[in-house]
Parts: sequence; C-alpha cells; structure tokens
Amino acid sequence: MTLKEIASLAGVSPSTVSRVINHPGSKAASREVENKIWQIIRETGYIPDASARNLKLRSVLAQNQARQKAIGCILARTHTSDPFFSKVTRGLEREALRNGYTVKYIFSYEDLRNPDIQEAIQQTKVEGVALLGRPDSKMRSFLKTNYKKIIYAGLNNIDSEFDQITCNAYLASKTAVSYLAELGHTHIAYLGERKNEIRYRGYLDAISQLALPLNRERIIDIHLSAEDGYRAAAKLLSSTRDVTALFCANDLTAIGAMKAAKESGCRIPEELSVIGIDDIETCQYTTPMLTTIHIPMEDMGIMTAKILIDRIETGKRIPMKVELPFRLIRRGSCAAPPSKPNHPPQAME
Amino acid sequence: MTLKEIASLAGVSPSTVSRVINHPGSKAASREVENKIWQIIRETGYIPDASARNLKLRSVLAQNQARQKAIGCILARTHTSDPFFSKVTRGLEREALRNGYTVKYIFSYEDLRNPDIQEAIQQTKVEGVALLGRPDSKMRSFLKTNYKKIIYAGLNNIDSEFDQITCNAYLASKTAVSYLAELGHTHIAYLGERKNEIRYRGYLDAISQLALPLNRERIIDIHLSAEDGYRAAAKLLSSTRDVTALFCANDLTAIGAMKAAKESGCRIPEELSVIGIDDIETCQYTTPMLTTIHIPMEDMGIMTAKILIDRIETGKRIPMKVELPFRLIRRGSCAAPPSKPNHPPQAME
DNA sequence: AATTTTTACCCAAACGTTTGCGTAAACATT
DNA sequence: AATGTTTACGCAAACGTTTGGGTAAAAATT
Repeated sequence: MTLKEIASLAGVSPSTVSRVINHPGSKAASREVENKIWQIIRETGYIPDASARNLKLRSVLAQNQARQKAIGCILARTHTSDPFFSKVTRGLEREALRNGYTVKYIFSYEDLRNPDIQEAIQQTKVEGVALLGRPDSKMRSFLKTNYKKIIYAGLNNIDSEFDQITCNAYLASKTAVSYLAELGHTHIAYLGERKNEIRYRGYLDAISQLALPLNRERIIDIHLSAEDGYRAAAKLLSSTRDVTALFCANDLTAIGAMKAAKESGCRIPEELSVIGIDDIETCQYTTPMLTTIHIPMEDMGIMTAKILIDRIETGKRIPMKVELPFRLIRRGSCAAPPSKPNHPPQAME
Repeated sequence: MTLKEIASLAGVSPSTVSRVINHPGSKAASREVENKIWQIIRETGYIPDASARNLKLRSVLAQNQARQKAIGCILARTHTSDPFFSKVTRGLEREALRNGYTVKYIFSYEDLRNPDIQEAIQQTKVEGVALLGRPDSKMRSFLKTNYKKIIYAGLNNIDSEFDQITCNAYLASKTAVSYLAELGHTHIAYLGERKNEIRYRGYLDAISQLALPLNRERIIDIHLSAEDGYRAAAKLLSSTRDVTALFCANDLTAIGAMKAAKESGCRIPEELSVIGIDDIETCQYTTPMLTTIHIPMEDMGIMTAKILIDRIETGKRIPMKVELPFRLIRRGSCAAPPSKPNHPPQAME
C-alpha cells in the first residue's frame, strides 16, 4: 500500500491524502473526503513508508521536525546481561512509551570498529540517545558527531559534556565502608574496578578519613562480574585471613565473593561481612541475603527518558547532572567482626 | 554528505559513484576514478543515506534483494530481564555479527495495541525476525503479515507455521522429575505455568508413568519469576509438609522457592530437594547450588541466527524444528528424601 | 451581476539513491 | 581508413513522500 494507491482508491490526488494524514482536521480537504480517506487507510492497514517520508522530511525541514518519536539506547554488549542495565532500560522504556516514544537499542559500542555496526548505528534514526555503560574517548567523539542529544545514565562520573543521570556512587561507597566501620571492621577489602572508578576513590577516601589501615593486598582490581568476584575473593581469602569485610563494587561481584567465602569455610556474616552496590533482585535470594546500597535503577531510566524527551520537545538544553538518592539496605551479610582475629596466626590450620 | 556531493568532489556523475559503491572492483569505473572516489568517501566519512537507498531498492528489486543486513529480535517485555533471554540474544548477536548482520530489538509485543509500537515495528526494516517468548495468536497473525521469515526460539512448543529452535522441554521436565524419583522422592510438587505449558505436561506424564501420587495441591500455577516462586513455595510449605521435592519450571522460580524453604526452616537438600530448568548463572551462587537442567541458551541463539541468515541468503525455506540437547546438572539442591516423613503429623510443632 | 474571498483540490518538484539505456572515446580488427 | 568492440561514464526515470504554488469552483461580498 502506498500513498498513491490510497489516493486513487479515494479518487483524489496523492497530495490531498498526504495533507490529510499530516494535518488531520485542517481545512485541507472536505469533511467527506477526509473521512473517506481515513476509512480507506484503516481498511487497508496502510502505514506511510518511513524511508520515503524521512527522505523528504529531512530535506524539507532540515532535521528540525523530522519526528521519529524514537530514542536510542546505547549499551555495551558486555553489560547486556547485567541486571543493573535491565532495570535501567525497563524504566527508560516505560517512560518513553508513556510519551509515545519507542526505544531503539544499539548494542555493543566496543565493536565500533566493525563497519556493519557503525552503519547500523548511523542508520537508526533517533532523536536522542541514552548512553549506558562507561564510554571511552573514541566512543564519546563518535557519539558527539552523530547525535545532538545525549544523556548518560549510570554510576560512573564521566566528566564530560553530556548530561548525566547518576547516583552519587562516591558517597554510596563511603556509606558502605562507613557502615562496615561502624560495625567494627577495620580490615576492609575492595573488590572492583580501579581505573577511573569513583567507587574506588570513595573506598580510598573513606578508609583514610576513618583512619583505617590501608593495604594494597586488600585492593583487587576486577571486572564487575560474579565470576570475577568469586575468583578474587577465593584468592584473597586463601592468602590472608585478616580481612573481616569485603566491599564489593556491585552486587554481582559481592555474590561471587560470598560463594568463594563460603567455599573456603568462612561463615557470613560471623567471620566475614560482605556488602555490595545496586540492590539487584538476586540479593534477596542468597544466603544470607546481601546487604547493599540500593540504587534506584528504574528511576534512573525514567529520569533519563523524561529529560531526553524534554530536550527533544523543547529543543532547549539546560545542562544538568541529576543525582538520585541511594540508600543502605541492611540485610544479612554484614555483622560485627569476630572479637578476635578470625584465625589466630598459627593456632589453626 | 550525499552521493551527489561526493560525485562533484570527484568530478564524476552520481551514477558512477553509486556503481562504485555498490559494485566495487567491477569495470564500472576506471582504476583511477574508483580509487579517488573511495578516498573521498573515506575522507568525508560519507555513509549512504538509508532512507533513500531503501526507497529505491525496495522498488527496483521488489523486496527481493533490498538488503538490510539486519535481523529483528522480538522479545516479550516481561522477559526482558530474564537471564534466559539475555543468553539467547547474546548467541544470536554473536552469530549475526559474524555474518555481517546486525540485530534490531523490538520489544514488548503485548503492547501491540499501542499504535506507536506497531508503527515502530513496521518501520524497523529487517530481513527476518527471531521470536523469543511465547506469542499469542494475535501476535502470530501480526507477525505473519509483516514478516516472511520468522524463527521462534524458546522452550515452548508452539505448534505453528514458524520454524523453531528449541530444547525438548517436555523431555527435560520428565528427566528432572525422573531424577527426583530416582533419588527416592514420591511427593513432588510442580511450580510453574500450566496453560499450554509443555513443562507441565512433562511433569504430569512423568508422575503418571512413574506411578507416583498426583495431588492437585502440589501443582501451583505461577509466572516464572523468583518472586512468584518464593510466594508459591512459602504457601505450599505452610499448608503441607509431605512434599519432599520441588520441580520448578525454571531457575528463577526455583531460586525463589529455595529462599522460601529456607525461611520456613526447611533444610535443602536434606529435607527438601529443589530442581530447576535453564542453568542460569545465578544457580551457582545460591546455597546450596541449584541442581538444574542445562539448556544451551547461547547455542539456541546461535542456531537461530544461522538458520535465519541461511533462509535470508538462499531464499529457500526448509521447514524445520531444531532440538538442541539438554542435560542434567547435578549440584547441591537435590538429595534423597528424609527416610521418614519430614514432620510426622502431630509429633512436632 | 460582477467582484472578491474561500474552499477543495491538483500539479510538479524535490529529497538521495539506483539502474537501464545511451554514448563518446579508446582500442582492436579488418 | 573504416568498422566493430570494449571501456568508462552520463542522463534521466523511478521509488513514496511532502509542500509551495497554483486553479477552478463555490460562497460570500458588493
């Protein structure tokens, strides 16, 4: 079905049909004609061809009004299965849909060298993009040349020109460490990423402000996955037993770490406290349940959509960095440390 | 940048540029000219306009060769965060990419009434679609009218005209139940969906073939989420204590159920065995680790892509239903039932 | 009744691309 | 030298749409 065909069915010219479709209710056509056209459109299930429309509109309106009513969501492939991102995208989609926008996903920006992907990105026409996951500089410049409206959503503080929807992960980390300290812990390990990681800085600052001992061995640089958390904790616990608490940069890591701890015969929370960040669903299904910092992931998605759409519709950009509140969720994985060192140096073993 | 501009920069006509782009290396242009054109294209970062190209190609080649090099992936919203689908899509994407295809995601078909979504679906030009999640009849007819090449990937046996990539969930269920029976269990509950669910039928048939007692109370119709699994198990265990094993229709459900069991003071696997289906990552991070039926989720995605792309490229359809092998993964959540009834009727309490 | 205004519609050009057809030049064959 | 063949390229039409610029007929104003 084409505009032309609709036109001939209705016995009018294509232009009339076009005007009716794009300016319904205007005086462009008589009542009768307009009704007839809509009826035919309904009967035939006609939907205007996007390619043709775009082609024309882009030139006529110079990208001003070429409404796609779609926003893009750029996501690192590695993160696809991270519950954090599922939650954020859920909020994003919900809010977008409520405003008549659809979301187009563009995955795996680490494959940017792949020309197929480049082309696909180039071709998915969206009016703005939500950026999830930490972009490297190459990615940032690519984005800037390709999109005008970009909003970053996530926990990383990317000091960039993009608007950001975040939680204060720095403060969240300090909160987590402080909480462990309050419980009486002094030997607190860090499991997570180090480079450019604001959570790592939060950990460091908390440790120094609380005047706790800092030890390189207790800082482990890993990717944020359960697998890595498991391996890191296993290694850590086999080499040293003076650690009484693990601060993990996210829940996935924490869950992996808990498994390793239990396997090495370490009771949680009696002998080892573990805390994570995010509050993903799985936290509630581990034994014990994982104490964590709740990040309002879905709200982050919602805010991202709201602001993006606002920028799209008003055309105005008020640069901003939105910080959503986090909060500590006390569950079962943290407690006071054992009164004496877990394993008196030589006594056991 | 447009073809025309490239052409004038190169001092040739648009047609020459077009031919060079679409038939590189052919004798359409002289060596010099061709090189020059490519160089200019590289310098300017020109990418052909998708709209214009589609518009033209669709007519010229009559949907025969209108290459998008893209496949669609339609996904039920409710399942977006289900690890099962993350895994399948990961495989799908990997394989697609290896063949130069990109994947476009089209979410939430239960919102089909939403005209925005309908339009979005209509407009995402793909050469075939992978369908994940169980489609209702409305969805099926919508798909059939909109797409020629559709492959369903998942555990449900949708007796339909689509090609299917599945695991034999019926047999998988029987395997799970048989395994529990082998361990000595006789009172085995089912937690999962009932209507049209092949896993439910597998459970039923296994029970009857093994001549185990069937009891309505032990069959609980729930959605496949951890939340529902938790609630169902909590309710079940509070009302009856003769159940010694839980067959859960997927791991999420099983994980929820395990939590409820532990909270009600039921030790796993000593007093209660739990088995799931899927083998999602989380299975390895529960206590005890969850025994389950491994479904090759990533392979399912890979096969889906392979077959879809084959159909796209050859234009031929060999109707097929591919069954991938599953296997039982013995972990810690299943054991022989307690020799006597868990809780002798009145004795305890 | 003659005029202006409004209504209701059509024509044609343009968006960026692809391709059938045409053709001028270069080369090869007599 | 004249013909045929190949090479290298341009012309123009078409894809489905939108819109400025019409215009003929109807309605309103004199």
